[in-house]
Amino acid sequence: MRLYNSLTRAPEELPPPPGPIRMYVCGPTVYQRVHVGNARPFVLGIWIKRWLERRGYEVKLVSNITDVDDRVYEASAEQRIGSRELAASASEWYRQDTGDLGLGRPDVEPLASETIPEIVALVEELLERGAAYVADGDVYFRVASHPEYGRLSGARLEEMIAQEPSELKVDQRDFALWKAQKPGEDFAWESPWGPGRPGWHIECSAMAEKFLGSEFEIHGGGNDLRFPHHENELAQSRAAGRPFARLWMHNGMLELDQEKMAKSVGNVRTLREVLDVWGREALLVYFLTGQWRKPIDFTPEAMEAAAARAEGFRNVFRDENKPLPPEAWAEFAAALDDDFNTAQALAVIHEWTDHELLRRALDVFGLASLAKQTEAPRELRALAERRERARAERDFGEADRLRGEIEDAGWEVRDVAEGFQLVPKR
RNA sequence: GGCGCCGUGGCCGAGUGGUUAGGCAGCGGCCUGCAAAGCCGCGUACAGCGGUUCGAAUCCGCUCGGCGCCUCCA
Repeated sequence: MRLYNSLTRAPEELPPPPGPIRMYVCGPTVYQRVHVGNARPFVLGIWIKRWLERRGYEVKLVSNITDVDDRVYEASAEQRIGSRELAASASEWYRQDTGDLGLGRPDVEPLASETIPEIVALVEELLERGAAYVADGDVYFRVASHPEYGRLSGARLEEMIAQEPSELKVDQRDFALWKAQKPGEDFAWESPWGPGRPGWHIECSAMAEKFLGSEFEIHGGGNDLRFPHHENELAQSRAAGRPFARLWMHNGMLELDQEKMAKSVGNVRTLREVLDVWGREALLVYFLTGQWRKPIDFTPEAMEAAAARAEGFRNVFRDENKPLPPEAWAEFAAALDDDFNTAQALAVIHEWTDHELLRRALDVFGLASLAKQTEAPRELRALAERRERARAERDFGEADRLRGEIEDAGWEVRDVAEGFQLVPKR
């Protein structure tokens, strides 16, 4: 199994099974409902885990929920509710919406707010090592002290400009590890530097280490996190003497009208909305059709095509099962082993008529549900049987009327060799 | 300006030197009382220019165009 590593900019072979493979995927900052774009790293992380497990690996997947952040305070002030209250309900929305993808949960989903002691300890360690400094209740990471800074994003330190300008910073390129409580912020945690809360990046360093250890195999997240979030995360952990993540996976952005879908751009479709309109299967197939590293356009046409494709798989299970030699699996496996090329894998299984093999392949992506047949209600079966009799008597007017009635109930009649089939209409 | 990614047939999208990718849509046909599903066939694509090569969508160079990051963002 090989995966493209953003840090080395080359595909890399994973250690042989059983690993273990320890994986950390950056989850969202929660202060409103997540959008479809947020679902991509979530889905990708679980898919990779599922595939690696089928390859004989032992995998531990950790995905955080960042429930402490400037934006949480801002949003809570606007909505005139407590920041902790907002964070709690937004976390719950996130769990519900991603839960409805039907892929299960990561092994651990830590909250930043429950990792404060570890965060404080890490910051103290960075201070002891001289990689950070205190300034009026804030703590900043000294970027220039870390020779590897810029390696992940490919940026040169000399060319970098301020991240969040502040008079308290020694160097404007430095970033906050801890922020002192500001007026209007309704909640803060105690720390050796006074009441406050963690900066944006430190929580991931602390949570990854808490649940995976100081060194782990894979770190994932959206491409827009490469800088500054992941660069900063890497710098903090390395400066604190941790080897940290070895392979970085950055998934491509979802685009809407040729532009990245992001809360900051304002062109978002919530996951909830997409799930309600198109359903989880179409969404998952849609993700499958694009290469995980490349951006994909989110359009009704693309979702329609994905839904049609999902229906195509359902039809295979409605047809006769024609077993294939087990070797067919190797071709599917080869596609996924090659940097998780799902578009290629999809092309391979498209030809498959073997129910069991196809179900197994779809199950990797949480799509085994496509193999399930839904039984039509008794009264519709009765109508279909009446239609059969009408057809036998060549009373096609009556037969078509009955078909119309069945269609009005949302089902489609298909005449097959053995009689008829009732299939729910898309 | 810096760093990085990418341009494949109507749309999506595989493919790192020579053989039909695949899907969706469309058209023709088989099947059907008519349909649906399925099956068969069709469209002869690789941004442009130049180079390397017996041979390039695939390698090199240039040009044009798009996108991301460099500030919050999955």
